[in-house]
Amino acid sequence: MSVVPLYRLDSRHPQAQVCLACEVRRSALFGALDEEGLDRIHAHIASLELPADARLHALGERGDAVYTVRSGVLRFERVTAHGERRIVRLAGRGDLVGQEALLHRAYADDAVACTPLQVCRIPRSLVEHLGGQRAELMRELMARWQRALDEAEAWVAELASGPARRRLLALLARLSAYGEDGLIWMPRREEIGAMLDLTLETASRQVSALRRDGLLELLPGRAARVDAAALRIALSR
Amino acid sequence: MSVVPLYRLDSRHPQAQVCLACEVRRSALFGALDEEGLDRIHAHIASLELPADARLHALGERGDAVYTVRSGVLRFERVTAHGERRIVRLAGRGDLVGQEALLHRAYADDAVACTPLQVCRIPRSLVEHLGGQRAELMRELMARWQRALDEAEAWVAELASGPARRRLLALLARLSAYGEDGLIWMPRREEIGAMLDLTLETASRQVSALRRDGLLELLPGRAARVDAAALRIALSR
DNA sequence: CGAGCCGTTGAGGGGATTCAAGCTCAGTGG
DNA sequence: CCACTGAGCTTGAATCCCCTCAACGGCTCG
Repeated sequence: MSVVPLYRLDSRHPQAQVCLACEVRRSALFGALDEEGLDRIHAHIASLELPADARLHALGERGDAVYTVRSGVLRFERVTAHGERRIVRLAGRGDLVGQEALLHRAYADDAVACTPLQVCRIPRSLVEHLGGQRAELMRELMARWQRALDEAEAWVAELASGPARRRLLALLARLSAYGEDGLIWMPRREEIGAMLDLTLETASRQVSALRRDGLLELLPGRAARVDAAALRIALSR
Repeated sequence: MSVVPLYRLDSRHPQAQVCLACEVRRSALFGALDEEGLDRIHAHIASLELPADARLHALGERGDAVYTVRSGVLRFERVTAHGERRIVRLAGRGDLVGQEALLHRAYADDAVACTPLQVCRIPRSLVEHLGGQRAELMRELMARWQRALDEAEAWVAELASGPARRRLLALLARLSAYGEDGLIWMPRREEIGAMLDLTLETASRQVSALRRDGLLELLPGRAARVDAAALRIALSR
C-alpha cells in the first residue's frame, strides 16, 4: 500500500489545490465545500494506492478514517453464519467506504480492491471538525450513505434472484457502469459465485455461454469487453 | 391510516412529554436530545397507525417526512427489471424509514406494513432545523443509516444464499428478533417467496417441513411460534 | 352456495450442484 | 531447454433440488 501525503503541494492552499483539481471533485465528498472550506483542510487527507486483491479495511477492525474512491472498483465481503464467503456489494468512483469509522464502530465487512485502486483517506477527526461548521458536508455524507443502501438493496433485487444466466447478465451490466465503453473488470469464477450465489462451475458455464453468444469477450489480465447493446437486449427478456 | 396529533398534550412541554415518555425513546431518533432539545419540538411530530398491508410510502414518491417505527414490522419492496416483486429489507422498532426525504429524493422502494404498525412521522423541516444546532441528532441519523445498510448487506449474505430450508430458517431467526419469546409475524407463502427468491410452492413445502420437525407452529391470523433453541441448532448445521 | 384467495401436496421436468477429469498458463528448478 | 507444479478455467456425467403445472381443501365474503 503506497501512501502519498497531500500536504504542502502548494504553500498557500495546501489541500485546496489538490481537492479543487481532483478528478472526482464534483462527485467526491468534499465537492460540497467551497474554496474557503477546502482551505481549512491542511495535511489531513492522504491519497492511497492499492494493488488488486489488497484489503482496504477488515471486518471487525476499528478504523479512524473513511475513504472515497478516486478510481477502481472494490468489493465488500462477509462470511456467512455457515462459513461461506459472500460478496455483498461493490463500490466505485465517488463512493464512500468505511463509514462505520464515523460512528466509532467496527467495520461490518472486509473491503478488498478488485482492480488497482486509488482512494483518498479522510480521518474521522477531520469530518467531525468540518461537520460541525458545514452543513453541506453532512448532507453529502448522508447522500453517500443512501447511495450505499440503494446499491445493497438493488443487489438483493437484481443479482440475488432469477436463473444463473440472468444474474450474470445483471452483474455484467453493473460492472459496465464502473468501466469505460464496455471494458470491465472480469472477476474470477469463484468470485462470480460469491456474488451471485453460484458454484464456480456454474459461473464458468454461464461465462462460456455468453462468450459463445458474442456478448462477452475475455481479455488478458482479468479484463473483458461486453457488448452493451446485446447485453441490454439479453437482459430485457 | 389514523393520525393522532401529538401537540398540546401538555401545555408547557407539548412534544417533550410525549417523546420523553415514548417507549422507544432510548432507541428512537430523538433519544439523543435532552429535555431542552425536546422542548423545541412543538406540534411537528405526529403518531400514525397503519393496519397490516397498508403502504407507508411508495416507490418514486417524493415525501417530506421520515418515520421511526414504534411498534410492528414493515417491509421494503421493489420491482425488479424483470417485473418481479422482491422484498429487499425489513424494519422494526427503532428503525428509521424514508430517509430519502431528508435528501429531497424520491423513495427508493415501497414501504408496506407487515403487522399493524405504529410510527412517528417527523417532517424534514424539523430535522433540518434541529440538525443545524444539535450534532447528536446528526450522529443518531447516521447511525440509523448505517443500521439499514447493515441489514441490507446481511440480507444478501444470509437470506439470499444456500438451500431453501436454510434460507427459511434464517428468515425465521430474523423475524424472531422482531417478536417476543418466539411469537412472530408469519408471512404469506408468496411473501416468503419474494424475500427468499423461491416459488410459493417451495416456500409452502419448507414451512410444512419445519412444522413436521416441531420447529414452527402456525397460529391463527398470520402469526406463528418458533422454537428458538431448535432453530439455533437447525441453523448451525 | 359459489367465487376467490390462500395454502398444501403430488408428479414430472429442468437447471444447478457435485464429482471428476483435463486444459492452459505462469513460475520454478533440474 | 523443458519437465514439473499449482492455480484458475473448462467441460462432462450423474444426481438432486427447486420449479412448473396441476389438483384439491379450507376459509371468508358477497
